[in-house]
Formats: sequence, C-alpha cells, structure tokens
Amino acid sequence: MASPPIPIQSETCPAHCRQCRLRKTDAFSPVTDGELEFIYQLRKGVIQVEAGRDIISEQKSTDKIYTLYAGWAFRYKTLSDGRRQIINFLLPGDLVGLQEKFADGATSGVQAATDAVLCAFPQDGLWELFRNHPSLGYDVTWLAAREENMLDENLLTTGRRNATERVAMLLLHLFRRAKRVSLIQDGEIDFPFSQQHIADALGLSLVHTNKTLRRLHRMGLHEIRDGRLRLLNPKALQEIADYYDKPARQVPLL
Amino acid sequence: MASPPIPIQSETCPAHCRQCRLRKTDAFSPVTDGELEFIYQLRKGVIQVEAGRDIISEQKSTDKIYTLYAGWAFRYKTLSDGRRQIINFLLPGDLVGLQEKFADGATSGVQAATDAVLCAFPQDGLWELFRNHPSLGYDVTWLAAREENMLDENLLTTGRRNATERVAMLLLHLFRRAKRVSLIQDGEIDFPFSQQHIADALGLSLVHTNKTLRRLHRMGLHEIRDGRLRLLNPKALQEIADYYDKPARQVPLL
DNA sequence: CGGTAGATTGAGAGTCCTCAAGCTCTGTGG
DNA sequence: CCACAGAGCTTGAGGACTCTCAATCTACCG
Repeated sequence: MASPPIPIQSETCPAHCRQCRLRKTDAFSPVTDGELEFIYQLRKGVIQVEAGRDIISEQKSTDKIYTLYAGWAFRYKTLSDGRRQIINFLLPGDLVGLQEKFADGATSGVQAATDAVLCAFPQDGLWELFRNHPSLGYDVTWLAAREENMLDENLLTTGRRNATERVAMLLLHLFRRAKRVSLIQDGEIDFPFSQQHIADALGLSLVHTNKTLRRLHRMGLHEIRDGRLRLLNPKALQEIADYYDKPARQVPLL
Repeated sequence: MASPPIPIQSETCPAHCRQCRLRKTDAFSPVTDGELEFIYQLRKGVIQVEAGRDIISEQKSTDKIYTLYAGWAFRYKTLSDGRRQIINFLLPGDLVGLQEKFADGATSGVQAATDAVLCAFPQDGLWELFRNHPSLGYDVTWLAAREENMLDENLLTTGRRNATERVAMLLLHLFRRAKRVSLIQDGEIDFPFSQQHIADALGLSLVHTNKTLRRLHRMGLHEIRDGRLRLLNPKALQEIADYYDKPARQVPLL
C-alpha cells in the first residue's frame, strides 16, 4: 500500500532556514543565529512525500530524522494480521523519526496524510547537535517529552474513554494542535483524514466510528465538510471528552 | 487514596553513586568518572516511598526528577469520574518525572507499587546537565525516546489487541523488563500488582481481567503466586500477543 | 472472630464489532 | 455525455466481546 518516499527537489521550503515560514509564526521559540546556522548546516535536504505514502517504513530502519515542514502525517504500528493503530498525528514543526533512532528494535511507521514536505537531518548528526549546541539538545528532549505527553493522553483515550468521548477528544485535540500552528482559517482547520484514520487512531471499528461521528454531528457539535473541520460547540465537546485545553505555549523547532 | 511522598533517610541507596548497585549490573551503559561525579553532585537526596503512595501527584507539579533505584512504580492518569489508566510501569533505572518537567499543562501521577527508593535531582539542574555533559543530555533523550517506544506498544495494545492478547502482552513485557534489570530469580520475577493494576494498564474491567488471566492460567501459560510471576509457555504467549522480544540492550542510567 | 482487600464466579446488559448493502462523489473511458 | 469503477460514507441487523452488578471465597490482620 505505502511505498518509500520520493525525494523531490522542493520549492516549498526556502533555501535557507532563515526564511523558514514556520519560524515566522509565533508558535515556535526563537533560536540564536548561531543555532539557526547550525541547523541549516545539519539539514541534508528536503523531501516531498505524496499523500498516502510512507515517510518512514514500519519495517526498514532509517538513517534520517525529519522535521515536518508542511502537511499532515501520522505515526502508526500494525499487528501481523493487519490491525493498525495510529499512535499520533504529526503537524508542521513536529520531529519525525526520533523514536526510530533510539528504537530498541521496536518500530513504527510514519505516513503522509497529505502531500508533505520535510527537512531531513542525518541521524548521526544528532550527537554533534547535542555536543555543539546543548540548548538544541535540550530542545530535542523537550519535543520528545511533549510527544510523550500526547501519547499519555492518547492512552487514556483508547484505554478508558468510550466511543463518544474518544471522538470528541480527537476532534478537540487535532483542532487545538492545528490552531496552534496557524492551520486555521475562518474557524475551520484542514482535516484530511478519512473515518478509517479516525477509527485507527481511536481503536474503534470504522462502522462504529461513523455512527459516533454522525451522532456528534446531529447533536450540532461539529461539522466536517470538504476536508475541513469546524467545531460548533467546543464547550460541549470538552465536557464530553473530559478534556480541557491548556494555553498553548511556544515549542522548539529543529 | 495516595498521599505525598515521605522523604526518609534511606540506607538502601549507597552514599556515593560509585557504589550504586544498579551500575554494577550489565544492564546499564557505563559512564565516565567525571559524569558519575557530576551525577552524584546533582543528586539532591534519596527518598523512600511506601507502596501505594504517590511519588508524583497527578495534581500538583514537582520541582524534582527521580531515578527509580529500587522497587516498582507506575505512571497513570485519571478522568474526573475516577476511571484510571496506567500509562506505563517503572522499574529500577527508569527516569521519573521527565514528562512533568516539560508538561504542557498535562499531568500524570506516579505511584509506588511497592516500597520504593528514588534518587532525587532538581528539575532545574537538567539544563546544567545538558550544558556541562552533553553525553548525559543525550542519554536523557535516549531514555525519553525509549519510554515513548513503550508507550507506542501500549497504545497498540489498548487500541487493537483483544483482552487475551492484552494480558499476554503485559505478562511478556513486564517479565522481559524485570529480567533485563536482574529482577529474576529461579525463572520468576516479582509481580507486586493486583488485578486492578493490570486492568487499569490494559483498559479492561477488573472482572474481565480476572477471567482472562484465569483462562491463560488454565491453559498453562503462566503462573502468578505469592506476588511472583512465572511464564510457563513464553512462546505461546508471544504468539497470542503477536509480540516478539528483541534482544535487550544496555540503557543509560542517570 | 469480625473486618478488609483482593480474587473468583455467575448472570444479564450494553457497547462495540462484523457482515452486508446501498449511497455519494469523483475520475476515466467509450 | 453517460456508463462504470473505486473510494469513502452511511445505515441496518445480528452477534461477540466486554462491562456492570452481585455474591462468594480466601488470606491476612488487629
């Protein structure tokens, strides 16, 4: 189904990280010129991946780490009979492939949900980064811990929330994250996921996901149309999910 | 239910990290004398926590990071109506509280499952660590990524494995981890968990957990007695869980 | 010897799953 | 311009897995 990424000369990512579109938003913590230059030197290319293709294969190991520059992606694992669990969704600014680097043999795949653009860094440059720029190393840990926090929440969701609560949770969570990186327009965010994606992220079947989604929609809580999501009653969703937003902070960007 | 930790002058942890019992095993990667001295200087005490008490509260924030020195613990989150999800189990050598440091407001509690001994480090010493000893910073990231890998697997478990597979998975996983840090004797490991713990870790009800556990036991796959676990047929468990051990590696120890 | 925590078992209910079919929309080819 | 195929969404029905309720049993403790 999913094939290896196709490296393409991309025009969507500027030549130098100084012009990086992401850094111009206030979503990411500023870095010094020296750090930025180091990041730029460390970067070993930009790749573009079509929607539905694997950025990192669940089977093979990579020698690269990526920062997602544009698009949506998700990390997943599958059982040998094909059951798939989406571990987490990835948005611009997220680090991709850090787990793989330290994987104790365990593996997860990363797939592009939309056409995506990523900045590639050599895995073995990571040590250099820690040594030369401890603050960037600190940032990497920051990002790892932050992702872990999201996984904590996902575990609580799949383990202890029922179907309705799970769906409410997912809508809130993705909306909030997209908003943080300015992927919001007219109160809507891009929502390029199929119901199968949602089901796989929540540990539900496709059919039950559909029925739950319908119910929330009939209740006037949300609307998904033309690949865009709008929350019509975030408050009610929060109460259903028992999940309340914390103010968004700036996060590091590699 | 769970109260704050009681700092006690402990005799179980030697005066200097040089004598650390854990470091004498081959489970952890060696560090230089300088690093060890730094770790020792950074350490701000040893605390002892009774079984069932919180090491880190789910509500309040800490200013400490710990390394679990002896005993079992677990990290958990709860919904406001009391439903609890155990995120991960913690064994000697595991870092405790790193998530909290970087928590974007999100919180999880850590509770001692047995009487436990922990080495405490000030949270704000972390930056110092990254700056003065990048290799230790690298290690911290290593540990964070490794825990994330475990969470990935847990998510796959709660999301996509059925009750039987989940229980098989948990038994294998805990057994393997305990074995790695030499908590094994005569082919058995300490298993201080109630069925409620198992249920909360797997996202199952207590009753169903019991029935599933019984079934596996009747099939002759495992035995839990007097707080100890023995795997009678690891191969069968592996096939049920669709989970196959990777060779254990040395991991960093802070 | 009562009291409590944890384990065990049965029974009935409910959530969620699988199977199956129909629908909408889009892109392709005749 | 329409037929057709494919992907994704929707809905109904029956069944399976898991949950809740409730009671019993054991071990341990003061």
